[in-house]
Amino acid sequence: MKRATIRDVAADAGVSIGTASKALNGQGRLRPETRERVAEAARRLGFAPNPLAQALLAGRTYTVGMITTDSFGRFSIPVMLGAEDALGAGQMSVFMCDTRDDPERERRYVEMLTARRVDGLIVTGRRIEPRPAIGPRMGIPVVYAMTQAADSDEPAVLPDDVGGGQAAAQHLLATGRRRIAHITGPERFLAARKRATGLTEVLGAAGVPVADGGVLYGEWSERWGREATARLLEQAPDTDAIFCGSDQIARGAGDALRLTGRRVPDDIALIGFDNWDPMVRGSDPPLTSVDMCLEDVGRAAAEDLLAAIGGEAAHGVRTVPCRLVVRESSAAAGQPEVAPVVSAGGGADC
Amino acid sequence: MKRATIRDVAADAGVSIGTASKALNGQGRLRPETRERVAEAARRLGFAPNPLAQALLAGRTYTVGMITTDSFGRFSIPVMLGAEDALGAGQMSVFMCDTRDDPERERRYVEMLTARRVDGLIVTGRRIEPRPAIGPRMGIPVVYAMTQAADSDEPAVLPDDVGGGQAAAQHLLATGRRRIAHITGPERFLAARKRATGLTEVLGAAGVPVADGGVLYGEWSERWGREATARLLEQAPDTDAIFCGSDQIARGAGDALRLTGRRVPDDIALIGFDNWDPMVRGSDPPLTSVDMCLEDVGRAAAEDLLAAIGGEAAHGVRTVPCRLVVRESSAAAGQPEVAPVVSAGGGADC
DNA sequence: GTGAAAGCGCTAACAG
DNA sequence: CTGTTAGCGCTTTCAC
Repeated sequence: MKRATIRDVAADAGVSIGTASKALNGQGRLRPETRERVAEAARRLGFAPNPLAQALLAGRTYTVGMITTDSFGRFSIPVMLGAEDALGAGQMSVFMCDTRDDPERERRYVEMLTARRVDGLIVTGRRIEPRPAIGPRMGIPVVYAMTQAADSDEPAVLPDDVGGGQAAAQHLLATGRRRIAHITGPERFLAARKRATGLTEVLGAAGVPVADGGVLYGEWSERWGREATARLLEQAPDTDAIFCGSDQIARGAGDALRLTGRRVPDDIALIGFDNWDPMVRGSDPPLTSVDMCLEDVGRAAAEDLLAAIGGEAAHGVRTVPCRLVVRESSAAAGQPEVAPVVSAGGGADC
Repeated sequence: MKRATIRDVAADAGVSIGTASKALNGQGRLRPETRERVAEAARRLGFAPNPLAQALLAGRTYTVGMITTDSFGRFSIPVMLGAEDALGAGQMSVFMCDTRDDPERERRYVEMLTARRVDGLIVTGRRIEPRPAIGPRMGIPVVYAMTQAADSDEPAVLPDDVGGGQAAAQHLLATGRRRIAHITGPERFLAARKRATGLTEVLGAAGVPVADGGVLYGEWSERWGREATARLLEQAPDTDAIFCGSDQIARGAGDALRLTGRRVPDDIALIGFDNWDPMVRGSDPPLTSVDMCLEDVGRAAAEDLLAAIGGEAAHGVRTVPCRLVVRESSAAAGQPEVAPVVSAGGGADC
């Protein structure tokens, strides 16, 4: 079961070990016939170079470390998936590390990864607020995805939450809604504030102020969606659309609407955020939602990292567009038929 | 930023390179004073041995490959998390590979992992049905987790779906339910059949047959939960408990019950499967559910792999107990207060 | 054109 | 007790 080494190939081809190496790597000046003979031997023996030996010599391992603080939660998963995909295309293998949000574990992982001579690091998270930088001076490129480093100009890739809020607002306006409320997560979440900003910007520009009570900050839970909606309907019974900061909130809102006899979308349109499959499809009716295209975020981060490894370091925060996925819950009143998917932000699928 | 090598340490301590190696690894006969001097030098220089060099020599890399066919979905994630945790404790690093259920990608990943000389492989999936073996003769240990290989005696670790069904049944009987229905996923899913088996076994032994219509196989969706429940209530209006094969089905069932005016748990008890956090906590009332303890599954797989790498290969399928998490949706009728968590299957938390 | 030799960082025999 | 030597598998000068 032992793998063939270059020595075996050389012997088989009747050349020296150095010649075999050159032949296999297309280096130096060799007779075409010799190259062919070596290639043939390699093929026959199923030879593949040992990356460990190559790495030892080259000081480059073609591996990267992926660190998540998020136990591969709902947000970091797609990011890592996209990143892994993009890196795999570049022949890089990925060490996965789950810090469980423990700085000590993180320290140990970073230590281990640098010891293993990874070519770079991707750090992902579940929240976009700045976090302590990982290095600070690592000696290798670091890219943050779905999180960013405080006091650092290391590159970060984030979803465009403002744009997501804008897209939702534009869609609601376009479908004739005018009394639009916003129920979202805790105000201390940057993402919640950015989505609210996007919404109010667009509504403001259209001369349609956010409905009474302004933005309802609370929690990311279904329960909060139910509570806030009940409260909202008391204060502003003429509300005709609710944009929710998460799909879970939207689920709760939908339940509360049903309890008060409101029909979705006929009486009130409902939009969620995250486009989280089990939530949006499980909803009745299926839920319109903003997709953050997290795989794209991961892919972009991977591309930045590959560029940085190649010597072209990026800097600062880069943002990836969101995409509005329209389903029945936001059909224009009296017009329940809707094309199943509409995208905003110019992206194809993501 | 270059790391210190053993050569630097040796020079700093004024000994030869070989002596330094021995001192650092506690080999051979050395004067304690020399050992100390070398250790001190290593500490000062922040020396850490280069794993690549060690691996090249030892033929052992202290890395393992983790392959998922599931794009790190809801089921494989916790499995991988548990495995990564257990492996990390043994100082093994993990290469992560997402095959996206594409055999060609899988082939390439396996090729790459063996080229990188991983010490072993963990293969995870989303379904417990047997899949084509990965090898077949790999030369390195392979353990399957949350999936198993057809025509192979390579070890596999699976959740105890039968036991999960039993636990649900016992709980329902203990809380006084007697007209118990079961709504679950497609019959072609082994997991669905095993859960049903566990339920019917226990009910049969207690002389309480499954309610009219037997087991309702369908889909894993909320929609099916709604449909099946509506149908069930027509045929067997005196049903007093529904055990669902997934939390999503249970969500749908809950919605349907609410529509017909049934109260949960007073009129009908509801139990789900998966203990999927956003689903069970978002439910109103919170949903009793069977937890497959997938992290334990992953951990067990990692332990088996470490044992196999150490020369003590396991064989065949090993099963990890499920755990019933009791919440309000299954309180005994007329007794809505319940201890928040009760476990079945003997496990502590998982 | 091709081979011999040096060396990446480390460990394990063997001398001394 | 400690130093020297010989590699692990590969690439890369440098002679011939």
